[in-house]
Amino acid sequence: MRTAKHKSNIPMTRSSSLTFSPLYRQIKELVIKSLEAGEWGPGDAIPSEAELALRFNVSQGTVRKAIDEMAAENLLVRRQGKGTFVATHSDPRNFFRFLRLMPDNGRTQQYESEPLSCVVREASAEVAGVLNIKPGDAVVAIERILRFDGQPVVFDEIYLVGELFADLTLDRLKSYERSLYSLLESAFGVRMIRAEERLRAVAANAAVAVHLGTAVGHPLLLVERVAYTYGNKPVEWRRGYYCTEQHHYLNELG
Amino acid sequence: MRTAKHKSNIPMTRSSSLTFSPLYRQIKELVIKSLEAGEWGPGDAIPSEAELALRFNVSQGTVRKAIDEMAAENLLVRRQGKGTFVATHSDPRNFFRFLRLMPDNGRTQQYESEPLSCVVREASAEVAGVLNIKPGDAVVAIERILRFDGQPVVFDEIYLVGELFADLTLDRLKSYERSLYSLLESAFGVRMIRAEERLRAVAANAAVAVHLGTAVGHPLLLVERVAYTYGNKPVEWRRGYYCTEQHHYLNELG
DNA sequence: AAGTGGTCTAGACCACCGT
DNA sequence: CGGTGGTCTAGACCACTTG
Repeated sequence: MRTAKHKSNIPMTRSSSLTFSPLYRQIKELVIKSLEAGEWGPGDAIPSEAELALRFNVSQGTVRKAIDEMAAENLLVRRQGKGTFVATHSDPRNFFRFLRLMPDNGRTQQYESEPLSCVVREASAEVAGVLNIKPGDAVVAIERILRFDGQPVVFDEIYLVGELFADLTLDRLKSYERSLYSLLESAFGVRMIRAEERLRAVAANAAVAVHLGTAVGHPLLLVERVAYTYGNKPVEWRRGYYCTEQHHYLNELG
Repeated sequence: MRTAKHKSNIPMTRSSSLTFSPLYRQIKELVIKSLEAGEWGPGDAIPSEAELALRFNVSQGTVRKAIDEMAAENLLVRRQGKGTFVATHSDPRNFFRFLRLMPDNGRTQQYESEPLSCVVREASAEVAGVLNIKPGDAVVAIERILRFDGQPVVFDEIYLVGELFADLTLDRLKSYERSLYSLLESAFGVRMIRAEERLRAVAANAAVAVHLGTAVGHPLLLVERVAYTYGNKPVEWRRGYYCTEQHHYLNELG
């Protein structure tokens, strides 16, 4: 047994008001560090609250508050009686968290992804700026179509940081059953935490019109997304063209 | 002093698993009832945690958890050392909570609202369905333009439940300095709690093109919104046409 | 029955705000 | 200084899941 003078392993710098952060937030950061390090993989159970309280030498209530915040941020999932689990993009509950497209009439619909290409390329200045890398650095460029009920509805151009995903191939995309983020998380250990989307209305150009089977000039919803992993590190930029004839982008304003 | 057998005023039906709701959630509902009843108006301070704990005969921690949830839902705002306050649309922090339009380059920009018309009308079947009223019931129909830096960027058609807002006039809209929701909350006591937006890309028709100064057929972002007040009651439906030449709709995916 | 998360309490103390 | 929200603790008990 350790004989500590202080109750907690963590120095309590309560008075230094500039960098003060409460105990539960320090615990949270430690747990996030463990997630980043892969101590527990997606879908795994993390140690119980009591066990974490012992490990960090704090009360269970403090651990609880840390986990509360992480559950609210979709990093962890609580299941009463079972434990607390690392969130995963394989979970069906997360399928529509990053794809807000819904059919105008009727229920949540399944879609099929059709990857068209997947090549390593040098980052343009624009892509590099968004992904916080240098122009000319490697990026993985993907083109794909999403079909709802057989009809093409979305055309995506996706750019992934090359350093992390260089081994990705078209075959691998085609043979994978689940979502792209699910693949990136399970095959590359990189989990998408949050994203920003910027939406505009544009007219279809010739290339996109062919992919979506619409007329050139047809109004399309342009959705540009930057996705971030732990530590607010941008790892994906994508540009999606949504045909909103029979679908719409649904957003909840809390 | 009351001499209660039970610790709390509220019956603890912990075993009836069908309708079980924890104490803090029951407290939360009571506080929401007080908000609906107008016991404390927008911007007012509600009683302290200790006072509420006394009133409801529960511990401060339980009150705290109830208020935590309400703060997370933007119903209340906590301010350390000062108290807990009823959220208000007059608060600048809420200006961009319901208008997600941002200029492409540069910082959050002020906009001016130009109301064009405000008339009481019979609800169409479409509007009535969304607002959960009967076709033919009264609605207040508003048209307006939002200008950023003098340029028209948004054209809105707004429909409000007539029962609540029948006294609204064009003059009142024109003379009011702040946001529409701010007016509805202060003048009619109806607070918008949350909203759903459905986004599509459409081609500008002649009427809208004139208002926005664009060509007919120009791609526009169509934003349809249903806004709800307490108890998930829909009270507003609006259809906004956004010109996204120099602006975009920003959405955070948590 | 044992182990997990979920609720509730009582009390101590800290950080912040106003007077 | 007193009052407010914010943090932390220790312990009790409840609800859910699994064996």
